[in-house]
Amino acid sequence: MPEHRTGGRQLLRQEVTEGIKRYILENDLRPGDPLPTESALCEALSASRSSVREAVKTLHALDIVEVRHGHGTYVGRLSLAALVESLSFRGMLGSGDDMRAISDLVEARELLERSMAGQIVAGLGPERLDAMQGLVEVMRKQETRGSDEFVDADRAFHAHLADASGNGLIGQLSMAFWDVYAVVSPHLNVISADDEQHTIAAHQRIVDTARAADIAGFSEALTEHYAPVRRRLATAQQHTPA
Amino acid sequence: MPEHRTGGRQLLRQEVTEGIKRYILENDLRPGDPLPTESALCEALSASRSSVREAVKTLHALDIVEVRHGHGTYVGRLSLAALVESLSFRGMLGSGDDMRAISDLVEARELLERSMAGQIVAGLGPERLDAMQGLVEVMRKQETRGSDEFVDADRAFHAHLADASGNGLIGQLSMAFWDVYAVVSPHLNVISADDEQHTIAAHQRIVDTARAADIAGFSEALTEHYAPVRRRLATAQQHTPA
DNA sequence: GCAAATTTGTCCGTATGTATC
DNA sequence: AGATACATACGGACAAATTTG
Repeated sequence: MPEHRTGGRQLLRQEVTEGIKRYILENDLRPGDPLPTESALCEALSASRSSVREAVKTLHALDIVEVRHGHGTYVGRLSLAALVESLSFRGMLGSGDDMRAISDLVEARELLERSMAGQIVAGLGPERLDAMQGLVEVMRKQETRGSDEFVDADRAFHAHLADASGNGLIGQLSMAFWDVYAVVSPHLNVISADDEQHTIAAHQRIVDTARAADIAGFSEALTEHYAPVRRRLATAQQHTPA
Repeated sequence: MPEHRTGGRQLLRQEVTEGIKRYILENDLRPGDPLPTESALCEALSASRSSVREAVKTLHALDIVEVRHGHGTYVGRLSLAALVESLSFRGMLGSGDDMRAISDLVEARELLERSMAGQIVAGLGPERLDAMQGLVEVMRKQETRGSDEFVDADRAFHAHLADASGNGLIGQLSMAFWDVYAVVSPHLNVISADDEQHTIAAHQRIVDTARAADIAGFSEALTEHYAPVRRRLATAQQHTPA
């Protein structure tokens, strides 16, 4: 017959969650460091395996904890994966009638990159610029519409911008938005016009202006880059008012 | 004797998680709408209570699902609560040696508000400005250092700015960062100098410049508002290099 | 390559706390 | 107050994945 808590008023699962977080903080663990096994956590926190597992799943969703089947539990990478999941679902839920969620997302992405223009241009060294130029070549080489290599190159390109911003959080936010858009955009009822050529040209201009340390031009190139996306979202918004 | 899946290779819990999300999407449910009971989900997704519960806990961490004990399960509010949790823990973990995480956070917060200065000033109507002025009065009235009313007023003040930005995502991001800073800052080894007077003056200037539709002054007022925070973080960074 | 040990994944049955009617 | 419906929690058993000898 289970005892069940009589003194603890807070939900036990919540206490276990806090207990695991406290364990990481008090032992100053870092991403990748191993955590006690489920059984050990059950004993240490005096909870059943179910409660511990549910707490671990909560922390896993936040990327505070990482679980490897048959191996163990470890400190997570503390990424913004939860934000991507959350915003992606929000975008999917709202993509039917209104796409304000996506519009806001694209606007936020452009704003982050544009407002960091100065730091990004300053932080882009020659080697990074060469790598970005190489990515533009990759995009040019691919004639295939909607190829995986094309989108991969696009993501890598913007990852360079994010890294060069000098602010890790802003860079991760920017890339999180990229990931959300990649998940949601295929489900939108927007005509994916063949503006890959436009995208390539915009990316080329971004590289050129950055190499010339032309911050104003860099900023304009970003605006030009996002213009077709915003235009498509705006027209789609009007076509489905109800 | 449990059958266990033989065909499905993906983790069952993951499939259940996707199944619940798909249920919400296909039925076009909105925040607050009820979901099937755990037992019903078990049957519909052919999984045990354990798997369903762990999946629900994952979705609860992302605020995709909300659970009321003894009542039922509902669609969540899709807030950025997960981001706040994630960033708060990141800040707590790094607050010891380096506080780059917090510095980046404060910088991001200032950047969001400053880069939306134009839209915010345009979106702040007279009624909203009066409410903000009232909040400044509240801060003035409170002599108590570190009073709850003071911080509540500060949060409400910035919530007005966030709402006026016109971009829901950016506003929620800004407030999420506020919440993270409120959680982490008490654990920092920074001397919380008595700059409440400075904060009040800065907020007053924000209201005044907004009322005068002085965007440049508004932007400067924001810089002035965040200056002492950045200064304290910078000095604390130097005092604990190792 | 095999087998044992370790660890997480899944299932079941049962008892308890909570909210509604 | 009683009845019902639901989430919370416990404990044990077996399955699957990974590492190690």
